[in-house]
Amino acid sequence: MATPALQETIEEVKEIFRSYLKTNGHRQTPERFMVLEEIYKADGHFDADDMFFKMKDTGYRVSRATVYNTLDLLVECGLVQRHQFRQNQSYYERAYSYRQHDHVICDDCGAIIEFCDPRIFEIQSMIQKIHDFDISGHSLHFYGKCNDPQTCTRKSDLKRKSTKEQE
Amino acid sequence: MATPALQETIEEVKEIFRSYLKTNGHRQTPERFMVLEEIYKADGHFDADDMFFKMKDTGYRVSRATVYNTLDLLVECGLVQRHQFRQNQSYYERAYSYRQHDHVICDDCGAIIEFCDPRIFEIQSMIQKIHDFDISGHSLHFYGKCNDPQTCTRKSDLKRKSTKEQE
DNA sequence: CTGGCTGCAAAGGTTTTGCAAAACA
DNA sequence: TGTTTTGCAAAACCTTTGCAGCCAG
Repeated sequence: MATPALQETIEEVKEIFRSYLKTNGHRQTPERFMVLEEIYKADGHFDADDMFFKMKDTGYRVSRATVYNTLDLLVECGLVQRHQFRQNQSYYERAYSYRQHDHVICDDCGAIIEFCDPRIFEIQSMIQKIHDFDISGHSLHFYGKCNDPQTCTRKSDLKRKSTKEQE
Repeated sequence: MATPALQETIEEVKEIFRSYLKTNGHRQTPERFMVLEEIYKADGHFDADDMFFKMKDTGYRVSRATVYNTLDLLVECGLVQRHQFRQNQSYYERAYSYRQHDHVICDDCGAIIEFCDPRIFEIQSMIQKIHDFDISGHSLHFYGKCNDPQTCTRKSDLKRKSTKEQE
């Protein structure tokens, strides 16, 4: 698993975001920086609703609309990556100062393992040549069963998170 | 691009589906076989709504619920593959007697190119060994810009298909 | 100031569900 | 005949949008 970002990393990404916003004529609102900070303070994968509730917990409440808006901006400027692990829901993770990687997903418990293999890039450059295609990114997932008895008993991880509203 | 399946292929997949339904205690309804036939008569990628309207066109009308139900069964028995090319929508394609392949997707016009590279399977078996994970499948997409002036001018391909209801 | 941004709630698009009627086994 | 499955419509789910008010520049 990834380790949480250091304070200096947080300052770096804020600077990058600041610069991105300025260059593209977007405003630097406190909400946007709070979301960015929250993403880089923690670690791992999250969805928009996770972020909505995380923000709620900080006491600095933002609306879902702002969460979505900010995540879009962060994806656009490359500080956050968007993934489609399962159907019909986007997952996100921080992307700065964190190695490029892909994911192995357990169909039973939803556990996510990260890996990196340089052969992907070999394939990418081959495709690029053969098909005259400018490739800007990729997504590679392997699906299956993790044989981890500890993790894979908590199948509840895959359930709907409707309990989140309860707080 | 793929070529439409032959009549004999259609008979084969029907037989496979029949057997799957029987084995798993599902009923063999005409709706299910009509959907399967429609999938194998044509070629390429489609979403649930495409299939709903295709069925409508055949005169043998089925409900959306049945389309979704049948697609789930077909994915489960391996005759159809489900993809997440873009956010919030599943795409499908037939999977029998059709080579294993992955996809390159144009962000501008939505064009999809298929490719196959054996290195994916090398990566897969490596992951399998390292992480003690039983991998049952994968999904690999490359995203970028196709440099095809003919295709890439029809950007309308990516628009919402709200016009479909008009017929 | 003033146009972009926010929060809220309502709408949007895709998928799932509930229920009575139909139909497979 | 007894359950699945169907069709229909309503609900659920995630995401986007509309709008009045707010605030960064």
